[in-house]
Amino acid sequence: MAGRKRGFDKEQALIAAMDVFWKKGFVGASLSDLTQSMGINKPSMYSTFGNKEALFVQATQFYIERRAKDQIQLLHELGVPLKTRLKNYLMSIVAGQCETDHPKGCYIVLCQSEVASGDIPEEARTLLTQAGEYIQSLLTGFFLEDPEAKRLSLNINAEDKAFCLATMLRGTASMARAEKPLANLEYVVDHSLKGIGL
Amino acid sequence: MAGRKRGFDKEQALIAAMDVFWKKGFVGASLSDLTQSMGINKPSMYSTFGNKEALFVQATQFYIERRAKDQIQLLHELGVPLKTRLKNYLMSIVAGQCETDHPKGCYIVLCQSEVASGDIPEEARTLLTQAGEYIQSLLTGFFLEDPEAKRLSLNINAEDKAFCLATMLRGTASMARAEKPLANLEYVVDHSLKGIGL
DNA sequence: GACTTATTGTACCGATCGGTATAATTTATT
DNA sequence: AATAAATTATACCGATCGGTACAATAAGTC
Repeated sequence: MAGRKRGFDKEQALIAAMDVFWKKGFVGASLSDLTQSMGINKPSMYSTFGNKEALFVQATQFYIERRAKDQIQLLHELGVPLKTRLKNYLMSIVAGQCETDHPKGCYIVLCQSEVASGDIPEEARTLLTQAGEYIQSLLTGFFLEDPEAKRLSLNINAEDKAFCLATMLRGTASMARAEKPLANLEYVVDHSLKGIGL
Repeated sequence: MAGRKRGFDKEQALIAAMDVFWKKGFVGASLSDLTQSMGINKPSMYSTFGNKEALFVQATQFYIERRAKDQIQLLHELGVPLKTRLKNYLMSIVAGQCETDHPKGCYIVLCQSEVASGDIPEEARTLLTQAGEYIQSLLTGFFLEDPEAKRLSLNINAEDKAFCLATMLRGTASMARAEKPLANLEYVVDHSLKGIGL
């Protein structure tokens, strides 16, 4: 209907909030941190996003949509050998963990580690748990269904192999957050591929 | 000299504090959390340990001494093949990440992830950074100096191979914290050993 | 027993936490 | 122009944060 126009861009503010959660986690990010980085004040945040948890849920969903799902296509590029497709996919994730225009590491890995603290509200907790399963289930499906994967027998113990790679990616996320360079992490990716027979 | 006797066991209180930091991290652990679990009140904590940061430093050093250093002997057991020794060592760490008598995951991995938040005081920060390098440098030395390691050419790119295993262990720590069972993590250990040629 | 020293429980400090009431301001509708 | 609806800024709420002052208590020394 009517009313004063919002003086800020909602998505831009959400990205700013995402970066704060990415840097400090859910518990560690204070409303002062958040609203200051978003460039708005508290009532604007509450009327636009609800409360801290709702803001976190929306920031997390935004992270998943923007960061996780764009890279899937690298797994299915035509005319590219499976090993190359898989490495491109994994390295695009690892490269994202090392980028300097946002906090290092993985948003999900960081925030999911807070779940065990018991200080995460329920809705956020289930979202984080579900997001933490994402890469493993994606890779499991890939190993089970990709024609070349079947030819390479990757469909055998597909879930375990996917779990290996997902675990490795959590390790690189932790290493990236500790400022380890991308070149070292690429070495890890190569050897983890070797570990599952590629 | 003289004075009233302390009514609690210092080491026992330190272990309780360690478990709280292990569960909640440095920032997330409040003095109420800490003193309640330690079974003492705030003045006792301050007079015994100094302040929150000093308590954290002592808890972290205790964690390193008690948790990390006891397992080294598994690497050097006589008459055991290198691959077995290495797997025993890695699995003893992973098993510790899954134990149920304390928080899941790795104390160091959890708390070091807070360093990037900028809310960790300097002394604690340098201690965590240094502790985070521990396993990698230990394994590097092992690959460079163990006779059987040389025979297996593990001394070539020893640092990179050690980095692979250290990264894998951070991944298992994250997975253990997310309640993944030990059996799955053993599969990851096996494949990471295969990845470095064992 | 008097005195000194250390630990204990309670009650408090200023600052910050997540969240909100209120009123001024800006817009669309009539 | 008048009105209704939405956003803004300020100032505040009770609760908790890390940390401490203070008085009572319990021990060793003389």
